[in-house]
Amino acid sequence: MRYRKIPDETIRRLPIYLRGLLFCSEQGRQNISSDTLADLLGTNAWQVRKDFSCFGGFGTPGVGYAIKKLTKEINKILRLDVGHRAALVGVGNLGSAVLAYPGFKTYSFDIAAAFDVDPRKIGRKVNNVIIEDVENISALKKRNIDLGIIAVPRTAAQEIADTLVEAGIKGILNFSPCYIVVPRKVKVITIDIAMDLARLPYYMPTR
Amino acid sequence: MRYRKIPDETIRRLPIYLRGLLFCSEQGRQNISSDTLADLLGTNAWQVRKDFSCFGGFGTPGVGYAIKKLTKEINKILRLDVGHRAALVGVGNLGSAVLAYPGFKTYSFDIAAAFDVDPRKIGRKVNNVIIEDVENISALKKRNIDLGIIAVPRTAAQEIADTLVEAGIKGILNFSPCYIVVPRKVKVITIDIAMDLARLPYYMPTR
DNA sequence: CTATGTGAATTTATTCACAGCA
DNA sequence: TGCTGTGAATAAATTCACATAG
Repeated sequence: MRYRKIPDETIRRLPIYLRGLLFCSEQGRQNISSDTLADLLGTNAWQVRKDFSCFGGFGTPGVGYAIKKLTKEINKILRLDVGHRAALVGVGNLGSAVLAYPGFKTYSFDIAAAFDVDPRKIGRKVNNVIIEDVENISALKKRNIDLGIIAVPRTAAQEIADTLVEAGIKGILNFSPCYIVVPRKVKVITIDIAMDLARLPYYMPTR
Repeated sequence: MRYRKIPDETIRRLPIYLRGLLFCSEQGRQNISSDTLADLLGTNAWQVRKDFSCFGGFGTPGVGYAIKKLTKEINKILRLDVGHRAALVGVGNLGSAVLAYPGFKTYSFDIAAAFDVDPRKIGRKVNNVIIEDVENISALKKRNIDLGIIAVPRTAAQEIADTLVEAGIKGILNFSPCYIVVPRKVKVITIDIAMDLARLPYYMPTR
């Protein structure tokens, strides 16, 4: 099937819908209306319908959307239908948390390798993954890993990114609070936890 | 000074600018041009100028922006000029990482209290904060804490949020992958790590 | 009669182009 | 000459209103 161009903002919301659909599915539901789904996720019905209409035809008027079919479709669009294997670099506080985070498997991600510089950590097993020397990052493509997660101090982030790209990675999730330069063909998404916190006070009422 | 209405998207970017300005400041610079700042952060010059023009008059043509003055101004807009004290709920993997995360003090945040349900954790000291019983969340206002960080399992998130609101919190940073209902006057920002990861494959080239 | 799907209207954000200041 | 500040032009996203299908 050929889709019409899907807006970036819609793509950004698709994982949220996936979360809601999964929840409904767990409750044993077959169908859900745009209204109910919107309430569940904190959006509104017409936003949901507009988003879904991009890859149209999954809703039945009077009934709602077929949860199973829709879930499958969104997964396909986001390319989550094939599993993904990720390499984590930096097994510090944040890295360990990421390694243990249960949310990844919701989207069929598997952290298949972990790297660190600290000799005391190398060789240890955390969450069924043996920590390897950061010097040995190479040929990740051969290991069927196409995705990197950076959880190292800011000063090391760019260097690690370069190494990952060299090793054949196609996408990077970056937890370091800095902008990373990569070739055009590689996609980087940066999560800076403190940055989200930083705009919270702006929206908080002054007493 | 009265500002013109600042767009939401601009507010979202202000912490990023702050990050760049801090970096320049550390390098001993006094001024920076929109061009240089944009390169540093991965944006473009006109976006930077447009954003800064909302609370105008900080740039000098031919020279650039006065780093110190501009930093101070952005901090004031985001209400980061007064320090903020936060209460963390849930000292598991993610919670511990948050507690240890150095990025918060960049924006003068201080995690002043931590709560958990696990009796084995209660009473222990992590990063200079003594973990308290989650049952004792109350009167945070009196302790001068106006901000909550939720890092508990999804099923407990809404309940904890209610408790925090009850205790006088004005803003919540939510790490649980779910939508949280709060009174209008409370602001919630949700960070779901897996969700950002989930849209990475979409942007990755297919081999 | 309920709930989808989508053109049209509105609002918001980005990009451009250039006047004007140091 | 170099860089800011901003109105105008463009692009994008949200909201609405309603025709249409089960």
